[in-house]
Amino acid sequence: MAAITSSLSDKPASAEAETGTAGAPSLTPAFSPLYQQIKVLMLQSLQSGEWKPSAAIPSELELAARFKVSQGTVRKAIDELAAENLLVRRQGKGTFVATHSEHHVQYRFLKLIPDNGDANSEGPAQRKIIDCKRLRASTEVARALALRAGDPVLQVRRVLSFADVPTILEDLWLPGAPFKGLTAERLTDYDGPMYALFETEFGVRMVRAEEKIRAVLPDADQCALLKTTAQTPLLSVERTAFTYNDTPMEMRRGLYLTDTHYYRNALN
Amino acid sequence: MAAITSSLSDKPASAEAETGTAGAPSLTPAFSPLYQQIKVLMLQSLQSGEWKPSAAIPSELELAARFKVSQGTVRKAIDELAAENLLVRRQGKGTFVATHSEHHVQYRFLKLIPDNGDANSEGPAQRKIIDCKRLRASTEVARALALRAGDPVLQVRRVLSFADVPTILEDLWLPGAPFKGLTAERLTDYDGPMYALFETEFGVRMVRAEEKIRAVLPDADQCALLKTTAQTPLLSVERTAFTYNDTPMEMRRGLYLTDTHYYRNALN
DNA sequence: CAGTGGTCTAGACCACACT
DNA sequence: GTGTGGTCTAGACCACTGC
Repeated sequence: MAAITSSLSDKPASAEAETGTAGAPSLTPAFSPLYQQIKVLMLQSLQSGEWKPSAAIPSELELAARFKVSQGTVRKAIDELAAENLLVRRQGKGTFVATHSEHHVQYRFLKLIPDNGDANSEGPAQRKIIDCKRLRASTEVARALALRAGDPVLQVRRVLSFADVPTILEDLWLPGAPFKGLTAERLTDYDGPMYALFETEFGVRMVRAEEKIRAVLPDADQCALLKTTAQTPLLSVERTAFTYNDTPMEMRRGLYLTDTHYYRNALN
Repeated sequence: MAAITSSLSDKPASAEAETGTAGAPSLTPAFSPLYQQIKVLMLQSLQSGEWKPSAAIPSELELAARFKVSQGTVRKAIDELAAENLLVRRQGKGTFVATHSEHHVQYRFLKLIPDNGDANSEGPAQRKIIDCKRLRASTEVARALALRAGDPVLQVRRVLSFADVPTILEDLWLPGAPFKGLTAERLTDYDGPMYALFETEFGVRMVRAEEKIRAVLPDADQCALLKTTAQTPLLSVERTAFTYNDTPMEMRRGLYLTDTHYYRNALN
C-alpha cells in the first residue's frame, strides 16, 4: 500500500511486482523491508543537517504521513536508529537527535574508570592542550582517515588529569578540510566534551568508534608528560572514530595510566 | 484483554484495574508492560532448563496462545531476548536457544585479534591446561563469585597459543558446587570452547561478562609460561562472567601478549 | 504444500509532559 | 486538554525452510 518515491529502492510491498524467478541477473534480489528504506531516508535527513543535534525530529505521525506508511513502520525505523544511539526517544516530548553534550552520555567513548568504580567521585577530567598543529598525513594516519598520504591534517596532543594526577596522554589526528579553523585556543576555551565541540562548531558528529588496545612502555617524552617512569606499563588505546556512512573522521592514540584506573568493557 | 496468571505481576492492560491515585503506598507503581512480563516468564523457561541450549522454543503462535496475548506481544519479548543473545531467530525454521558451541560465535568473549585482522588465518588456539585444583576462596575471589571466603572453588590455569606461540595465560576460578566433577582431563579432552563444555556438562550458560583491563609486567612464573621477559608489558584482563539473573559464575584473569595481537573493542 | 519467522497496517488505548 | 511516544491487538500478506 505504500511506496517510497526515492531512487534506487525496489517496492517489495507492491502486489504487482514480479520479483525473483525471471531472467534477472543473480546479483541478489536485494529485498529491503520498508522500514529499512525509511531508515535510510531518515539517515539522510540526519546527515544533511536537516535534523540538527539536540533538535526534535518530526513526530511519528508526521513522518508516517510524509513517507506514506503507517506509524508502526516509522516506529520500527526509529527504534533501530535509537538503538544505534543516533536518536533519543523521550516519552511525551518527542524524538531528538542524539548529541555528545548530554551529561549522562558525556564520556560515552571513554572507558577508563577509577578503581573505586564511581566515575563521579573525581569529577570531570582536567584537560590541558599541549600542542595543536597543522601537518601532512603520514601513510598510517592517511589510511586510518581514508585520505592520501601528504593530505593536510591537524594533530592535537593533550593530557587529561584526574584529581590533578596526569592519567591520559592523547595524540589525535583530524582531517584538515572539515576541521578548518580549529586551534588550540578553541579547544582550551571550550567547556565540554571534545566531540560536542566538533558537533557545534564543525558539524561533525561521531557515531561510533573502534579501539585497538595494547600494553606498552612509554618513551622519554611520554614519561615526562605523564610524570611516570619508563618501567611503568601503559595501555595504548588506538581509536578510529566514524561519522555517518562509516566515514572515518578521527584517529587517536591514547596512553592510559592504569594504577588507579582501569579500562572497563562489557561483553554481551 | 490478557492477563498473565503468574505471581507478582500486576495487570496493566485490564480495563477494570483501578491503579495509581488510590491509597496504595508510594513504592513506585512499578508498571511493567505485558511483553516485559512475558520476557520474564520466558527467562524462567530458559533458566529452569525447560528450553535447552540449541533446542527450538515453541513457535510465536504457540507462545501467544500459552500466554494469552497476541503474536506481536510475544514477538517483542523474543526480540529483546534475541538482542541479548539469549535466543537466535532463524526465519522459516524457528527460534532457538543460543549456545556457545556455534562456530560463528565461538569466541564471542575473546577480543584478542591478530594484527593482520583475520582471526581465521591462524586457526583455533592451542590450549594447554597447566593446572586444575580445588581450594578455598580468597576474599577477592569470594566477592567476585558472590560466595563467602573459604567456600570451595576450582582454580584452573591454562595457556593459549596461536601458531605455537604462547600468547595468553589465564587463571580462572569457578564456584565448587555447580562445577563438581570438573577435572583437568575433561578440560583437556573437550574439543570446543570452554563455555560450551560448561553448558553441556554442567548446565551453566554464560550470558554476559565484564572485563577490567590494565597494563602490567609479568612475574617470574608468568614469564616462564608465556616465554617472555619481565620487561615485556602485558594486558591484564580480569573478567567476571554471569549466568541468568546476573549470577556470577566465573572469575578469570588473563595475561595477553600484545606484540602480535591486539584487544579489539567497538564503541557504540 | 504447511509451518515458521518477518513485515505492514489500522486502530484503540495508556503513560507522560507541557500549557 | 492536547500532543507526544509506548503498548497491544487482530489480521493480512511476504519470505524462507523443509517435506
